[in-house]
Formats: sequence, structure tokens, C-alpha cells
Amino acid sequence: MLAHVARPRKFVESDVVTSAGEVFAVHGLAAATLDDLVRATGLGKQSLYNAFGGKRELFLRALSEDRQEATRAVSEALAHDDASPLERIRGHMLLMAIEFSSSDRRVSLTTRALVESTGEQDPLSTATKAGIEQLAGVYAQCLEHARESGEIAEDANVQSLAMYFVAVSRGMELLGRAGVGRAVLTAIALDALRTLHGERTEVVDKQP
Amino acid sequence: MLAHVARPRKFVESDVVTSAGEVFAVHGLAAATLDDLVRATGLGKQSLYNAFGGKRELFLRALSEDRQEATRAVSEALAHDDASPLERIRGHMLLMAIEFSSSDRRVSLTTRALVESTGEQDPLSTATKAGIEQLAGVYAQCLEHARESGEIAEDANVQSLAMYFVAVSRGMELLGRAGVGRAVLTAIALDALRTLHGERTEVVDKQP
DNA sequence: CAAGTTTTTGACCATGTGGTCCATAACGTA
DNA sequence: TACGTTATGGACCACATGGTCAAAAACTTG
Repeated sequence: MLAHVARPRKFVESDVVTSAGEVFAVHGLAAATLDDLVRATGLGKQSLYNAFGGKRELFLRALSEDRQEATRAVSEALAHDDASPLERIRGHMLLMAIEFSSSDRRVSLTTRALVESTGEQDPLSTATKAGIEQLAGVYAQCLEHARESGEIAEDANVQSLAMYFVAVSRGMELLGRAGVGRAVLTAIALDALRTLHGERTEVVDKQP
Repeated sequence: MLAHVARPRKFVESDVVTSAGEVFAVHGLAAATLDDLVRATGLGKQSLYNAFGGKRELFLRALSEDRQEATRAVSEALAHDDASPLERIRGHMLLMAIEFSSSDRRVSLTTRALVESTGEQDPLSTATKAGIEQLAGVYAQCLEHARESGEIAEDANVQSLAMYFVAVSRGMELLGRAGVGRAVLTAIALDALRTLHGERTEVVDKQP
């Protein structure tokens, strides 16, 4: 009989994850101290511990949330039907150029996980890979629409282009973090987009 | 009078920096323990300390060496005159696709510094930015040749394209680290190259 | 071979780490 | 209002960290 009910939590889990994510985005997993987390989330070490399990687990949670949010944001940007698929991608890229040139020290948790993961079967690694593929999926969808509507070449490889945009966005993030300014980032974005207009290049992937 | 001479060092500084760089490339700055460094370099904590000053300083040295080496490598790949500038860039990109899809856990120190730097005036940050610009310079030089020889459009913005290639290479590195395979990376490289063939896109960088 | 200089070695240290224990608080129910 | 249950807060811990000290060693020159 579950007659008696326990003391209620004094925090909202998702809020905690969010503010923890903030800390991780600025400091990274290794450099963020448990104390930072405690201060940022407001709850005690122990509460934090028995609600999540530890720093790493908390990071994983934050990563997952960040991934969802990122996917959602890109998805929304690319799914609006107020413009053609290509125009939406273009807008999205230009927006990223602005975002990544802001001076805050945030780095997306996906990128952080990518860099701080150790080994192939590190949960960080698998979560990250999944995130990348998810993101690529969103791009692919939009690109497919562009292809169907004739905005890009009929024989364009949508999957590969999607990954290409993921790569470029990651690169832009890094460069932005390095202090590269908005104008340059914008130029990069436009250069990246130009690929969609060019003629196909034959694929020569010689097996060694 | 410097008559008397001191005990000679038992190590070669550049060797130490190299093996330290190895450790940093795998673990990162924060995660690499001084003990790892001691084991990898072979010399004692104290020797290490009074020869370099500390972990951070050692990283800076390794970063600087890594940067020189990276610049040299790209420069060499792009400066051979056995092929046209464009073909050289193409070869270089395809090579990167292979390199970055190798399964070792190395991440270039530049990328690491980028992500682990704290604050704008962190030496890591400035060194990194310099590295990026240096690298872009190498690309720019090759692209300029391509422009002069008519391989790419007369009005191509060489500077911006150079940064674009830096961004793409960084993105490819990250994706490779995430486990994205060689075939995909190669496709990305080719997509990236296609930008050079496309027509110019007008730059619209609206000031907010 | 002694002097002088710097490297090496290994013991040492203060601090901050992630993580744990335990007494107490807060709740709904009976 | 007493009970069962879970959350909380703060004291606590073992440990690894980056960094330091002092004594011995290795070398060239006088």
C-alpha cells in the first residue's frame, strides 16, 4: 500500500538540466566543477546526485535536451513554408553566422561532447553521433523538398549535402568561437550555399 | 666569467613538446593529467616544470608546434606544382577526408584550444585565432593562383573562400571524430569543392 | 680534482575534486 | 497527530591533482 507519500521535490528537473547545460556550454564537461553545477542549479550536491547520478549523467541529460532543442530550432527554421526550401536554408545559414559571431563563450554541447568523448563506445560519443545524424536528417528533408521543386539539381545527393551542411555549421561555430567576425562568417555561409547551384562533381573515392 | 658549465639536459626539448602534444591531442588540455605528460615525455615532473613552466605553458608550446606543422603540411600540399591549384585543393580535401575518418581519438590542438579556451584574452584563444588566420592565408594563396589562372571566377572573393575552406576542414574533423565514415567525409569534401564552380552569390549582410 | 652551475630525482604539500553518509525536514495519508 | 517515504543540507572522505622543495648528480672549466 502506497498510502504514505514522500516529501516533494523542490525543483523542476528540466530547469535543473537547462541551467546545468548552461554551465557545461561555457566550461565544458571536464572543466565544469560540481560546485559550479550546484551554484547554477541552486540545489544541493546530494539532491543533484540522487536525482541524476553524477556529473557525467547530468551532462548526458543536458546534451540530450540540447540536441532536441537544436533539432527543433533548425527544423522550425527549415520547415516554415513562407519561403522556398532554398531560401529557408539560406536564411538559416545567415542566422547561424550571426549567432556564432556573438561573443559569449558558449559552445554547443554536441560539439563539446564530440571533443571530450573518450573512446568509441563512450555514451557521449554515441549520443553525439545520433545528434549529428538527426540534424542531418532535418537538412536532408529540406533539401529533398528543394530537389523536388527543382531548386537544386535533380541528381543532387541529398544525404551527402545534408552532412555537408552539418559540417559547415560545425566549422562556423568553431570559427566564431575563435573570434572570427560576423562579416566573415556570413561570407562563409554564402560560399557554402553556392555549392547548391554548382554542377555535379563526379565522385571518385578510390579504395586504397 | 662563465668558466663552469652546468649539467646538461638529458632530453631534447622539441621531442618533449611533440610527445606532450600527442597526449594533449588525445585527452585535451583539461583532461590530460600531469602524470600522463610525465609518463609520455619520460622526464620527471620537476624537469618538466622548470623547463616549460606547467601544463598550460607546455600545451601552448605543443599548440604552436602543431600549428607550424599543420601550416607546413597544408602549404606543401597546396604548393606542389605538379597539378593546377584547383586540383591541389581537391587532392588536399580528399586527403583530409581520409585522415579525419581514421579511428584514432586525436583532435588537432587548434580545435582543442578553441574549445578549451576561456575568455577572449586567453593565450589559447589568441594563439588559435592566429593559427586559423595563418591557415586561411595558405588557402588564400592557392586560391589566388587558381583565380589568376582562370580556374575560378575572376571576381571570386579569395579571402572569404579561404576561410570557408578552413571552416569546412574544421567541420570535417569534428564529424570524423564523431564517427562519420570516409565515404561520407569524401562526399562532403566534394560538395565543398563544388562551391568553386558555382556562380557568385550576391552578399547581403544587412546591418541590424 | 675542486668549483660552479643547472638538471634531475623523489619526497612532499595544499587544495579541490567527485562522491557519500546521516540526521533532519516536508509532505500525504491513515 | 503519528507514520512511512523521499528530499534536503551539510559535514565528511579518500584521492588525485598541479605544483614545490631540497638534496644529490652530472657536467665543464680552471
